[in-house]
Amino acid sequence: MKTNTQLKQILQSEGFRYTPQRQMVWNELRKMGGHHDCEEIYDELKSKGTRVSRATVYRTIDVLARNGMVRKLEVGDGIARYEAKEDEDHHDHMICLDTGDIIEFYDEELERLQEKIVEKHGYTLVKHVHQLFVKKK
Amino acid sequence: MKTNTQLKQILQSEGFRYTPQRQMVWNELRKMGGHHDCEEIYDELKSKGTRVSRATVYRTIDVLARNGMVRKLEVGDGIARYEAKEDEDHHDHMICLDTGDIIEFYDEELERLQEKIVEKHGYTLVKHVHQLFVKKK
DNA sequence: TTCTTTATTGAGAATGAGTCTCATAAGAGT
DNA sequence: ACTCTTATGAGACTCATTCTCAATAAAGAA
Repeated sequence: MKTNTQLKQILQSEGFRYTPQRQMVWNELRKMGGHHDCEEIYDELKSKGTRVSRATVYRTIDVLARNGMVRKLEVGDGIARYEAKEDEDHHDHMICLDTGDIIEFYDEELERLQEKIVEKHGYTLVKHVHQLFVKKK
Repeated sequence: MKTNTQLKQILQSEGFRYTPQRQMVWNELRKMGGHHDCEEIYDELKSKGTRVSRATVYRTIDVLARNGMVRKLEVGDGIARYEAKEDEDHHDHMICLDTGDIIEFYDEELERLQEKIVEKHGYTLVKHVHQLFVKKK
């Protein structure tokens, strides 16, 4: 689990400042768990009487995403969702078209296969987006 | 290759009308080839002096996508791109972060593996989004 | 601690892809 | 050609996200 001290180190090592707003957004997203959009994070913080602006939530989430603290998830409805990357638990997502549920999955073989395909084309894999849209059986 | 007659059949079988605007958008996207956003399609048609509105391009692309004539591609920059689905040539995309190039790929094993993973979780695969973001070696 | 420099914040305006409205036009069946 | 209904055009509108800019506050220096 990433501590606030780690947040501080990561931010400062990249020349960013360690501000209360950034701590709040980061901790809130971690506390909420799962996948949330900026509006949800903003509302949650607001409901707790926290003094933070919408713009700052968007900006902070962006900073966190750029530094690998947070992962961006676009499901196709025009609203970006984010999840805190606690440890190195890489996974992809299954989105249930019936319920909207987001299920995480990971498959070693799949990961290897992707690397192989990219290499075959003469490239290096930087990141990937893999979403399986499913329905209950 | 899908003919205009096929476009007519597909549209009408779903209760949609076979209009000149729909033909134009469909043929333009096919002629352009590759992946394009609605604005590009609109501009292209406009530059040829065609009388079509922006709204109609968006509406038509949506109708075509709903009927499997066109495939939507979201690369994460907030602009939806589309490609004509000529035949049954399913493929996924590699996006080069250096050049912005979009390369198509297909891997049989990958397809099977996805099905397997979904089944394992008790779901049925409806569709998937699989994008590999790469850099030149 | 105080000073300086410079990034960050808040509030609201601005942006822009995509959608909606509604009066008019035009497919398609009869 | 007639009728019913869907499609279109033009522009207004949405709404997530970004930008502006004056005020604020990190963080290092003195």
